[in-house]
Amino acid sequence: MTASPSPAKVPTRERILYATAELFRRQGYSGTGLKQVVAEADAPFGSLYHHFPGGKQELGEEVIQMAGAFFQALVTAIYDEEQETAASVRTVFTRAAETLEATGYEDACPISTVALEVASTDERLRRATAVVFAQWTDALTERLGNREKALAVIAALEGAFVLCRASRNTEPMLAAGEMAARLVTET
Amino acid sequence: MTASPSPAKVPTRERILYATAELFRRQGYSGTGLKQVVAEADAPFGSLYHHFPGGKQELGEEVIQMAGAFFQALVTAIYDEEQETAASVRTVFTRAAETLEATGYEDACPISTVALEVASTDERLRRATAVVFAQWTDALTERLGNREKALAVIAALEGAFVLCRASRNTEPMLAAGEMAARLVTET
DNA sequence: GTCTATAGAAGGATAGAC
DNA sequence: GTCTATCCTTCTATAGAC
Repeated sequence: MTASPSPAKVPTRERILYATAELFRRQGYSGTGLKQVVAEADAPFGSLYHHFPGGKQELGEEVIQMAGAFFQALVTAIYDEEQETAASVRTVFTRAAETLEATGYEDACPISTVALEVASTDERLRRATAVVFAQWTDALTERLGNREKALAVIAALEGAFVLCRASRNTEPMLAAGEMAARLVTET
Repeated sequence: MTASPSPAKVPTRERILYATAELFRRQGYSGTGLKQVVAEADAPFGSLYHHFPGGKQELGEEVIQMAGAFFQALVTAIYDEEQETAASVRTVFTRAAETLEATGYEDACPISTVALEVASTDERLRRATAVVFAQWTDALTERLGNREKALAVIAALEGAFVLCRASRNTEPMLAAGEMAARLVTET
């Protein structure tokens, strides 16, 4: 196996999805224009409507689903590599804090931003965000054996993202992680 | 004192501020157009730029400050009417859940939505949201006597708003409130 | 499937009469 | 301070050549 001199070309459709996800988490749904998307994805404008005939809404829905699955896998991997649940919860929060700091507080989960924007304005996208959160909740409930705690931990994580991005400081994420870990330890 | 037949006229400037706050929490910053603002405020378009020469950014900054002060007063009032801190924390979350349900999950705090949208795109507005969160944190730290807990409680509250609005269900808010109350009770 | 051009509406902002 | 008209840009979306 040699390093490929000309890397396998990423399909246009995927380039558009990744570029949109990237822009959504920095600018949100309304703040991201489709012309900006195709420029970032280095794709012609017509390709967007070829691959996503439903336009911005269909593209947004797929991005929400893709990002939701991606972050679930990320978190699940951490839960699986740690032995103890309290430790794994803490690790999720500290990793999030590290990522925020390393990326200039830009590389945050795109779901929350879009979820708040569309909750009262676009029923189809609202449902898509609801499904993602429900999947996260179910996965964590299984691991913690308690649905109420799972909901609280996810809420703390998402809320901490908001506070950290606004203040450009990881303190809220670490504080929320400490609380979440303690909560999980309790009987 | 008789009921006033012709109610005291609300100044144009304030009507614009209230209308903007209302639209921000439903549609966010990018999703709200200035033409829509003046239509909702029943004000002529020129008045907006007369009262807010800095345009959308200046208007947004004032709305963030106004909404921040309003919600701080709301929460502070609850903390003052209850005797015990754990009970007051729980009351804040249950009241939030009631309000969400009563308003069709629309009447949520506008700060988070705007905060996530502008965190990486508008430094002036980002700072405005950071100041609001810092004020909330300071006020709650004073009452709980612990900054780390205060941050975690606020994160849980904001994150629960996201989950509730997405799922159109108050369960996350009640679960987060339960956890926050327990956290406050701990030594 | 790729790409260009453009339609038609809405965006923020400004000028200037009143 | 109030209000109308308008400028220029950007938006989503479509048509149609290649």
